[in-house]
Amino acid sequence: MATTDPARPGFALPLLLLAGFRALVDDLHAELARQGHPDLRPVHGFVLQAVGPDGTTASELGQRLGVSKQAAGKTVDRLVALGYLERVDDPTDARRKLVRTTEKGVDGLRRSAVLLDALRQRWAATLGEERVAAMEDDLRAVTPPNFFRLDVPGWFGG
Amino acid sequence: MATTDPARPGFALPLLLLAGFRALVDDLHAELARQGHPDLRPVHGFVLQAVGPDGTTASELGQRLGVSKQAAGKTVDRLVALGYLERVDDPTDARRKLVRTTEKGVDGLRRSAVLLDALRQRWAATLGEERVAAMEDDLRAVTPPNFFRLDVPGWFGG
DNA sequence: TACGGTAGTCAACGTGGTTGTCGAAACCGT
DNA sequence: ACGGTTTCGACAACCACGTTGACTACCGTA
Repeated sequence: MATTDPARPGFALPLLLLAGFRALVDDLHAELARQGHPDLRPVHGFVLQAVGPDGTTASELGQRLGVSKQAAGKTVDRLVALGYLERVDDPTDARRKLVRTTEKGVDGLRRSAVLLDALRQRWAATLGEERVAAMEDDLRAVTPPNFFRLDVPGWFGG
Repeated sequence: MATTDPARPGFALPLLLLAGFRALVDDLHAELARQGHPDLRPVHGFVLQAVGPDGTTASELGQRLGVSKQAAGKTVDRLVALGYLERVDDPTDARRKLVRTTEKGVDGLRRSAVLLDALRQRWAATLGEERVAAMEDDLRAVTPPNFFRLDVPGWFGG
């Protein structure tokens, strides 16, 4: 997919979608790094978002993200080490260890929301709000809902 | 980014772009697996495409893909083991080892082109050709050209 | 000819994923 | 109340993909 050969129009579309995603996420994380979150990676955003305000367990997190509980557990370990998540014992079940977002994690999520809104506005300023909305509508129409919970193995590594 | 909370519109756009990319690439590789290429991964498509018809070296490949020459070399190793690439000595320079696409690699690329065209047509059947074209135009307008050659560290692993 | 730059490789390591195994705790039917 | 099954978290081994740093072999040139 290195070129967008006009003779092969199929190659262009996935590349452009990936380019769009990366453009947004790269800008987001560059600004996040400036605002005190240099260690936050794209993957971490998905995880923090999936933990949710009430906390969850590593197993449940794995199910939500479509990865094994072990993989989820290791990612939680890293985010705990970085100070974005914390583990607490579940008083009602000695097996479970609740994973909760720390204040730092909430700050990262809050800043991400603000920055992504701003990035969307930047696109709207270039393309027009109705074109961005149309793109979102069209993508919703051709993609399965909750796509990232599908466990398609081998996505990146594994 | 686990939810598309209407109160946070910024979260939706990157998620939808990624969902679109994944929808296309997942379908592509599912069909590629059925057509005799079960070991081909999304990453491999980029590499095969970047090698090009005339072959190249690991260092140059790394530059094109925005990764180190060592990383490029290791990925070439795996694709050689799978039979998609081959290394030949450069007769004009004993340091260089040319990386070339094998017949199997060309077959994978050819099938990918056909399948991606079909996938694009499927989108056009749902959305209308002009909407797909508009999406491509809009994405071209907001993404930097040759985005994947930018070396942004830490994208997935590293 | 001696030297600087380049190509490829090896080693060590980090991140994100997999499967398999295991003990402790909880749940449930008898 | 107890014994079997399930579930959770942890550990180990492994793979894919990326990074730096160091090293050898070779090329081109002053």
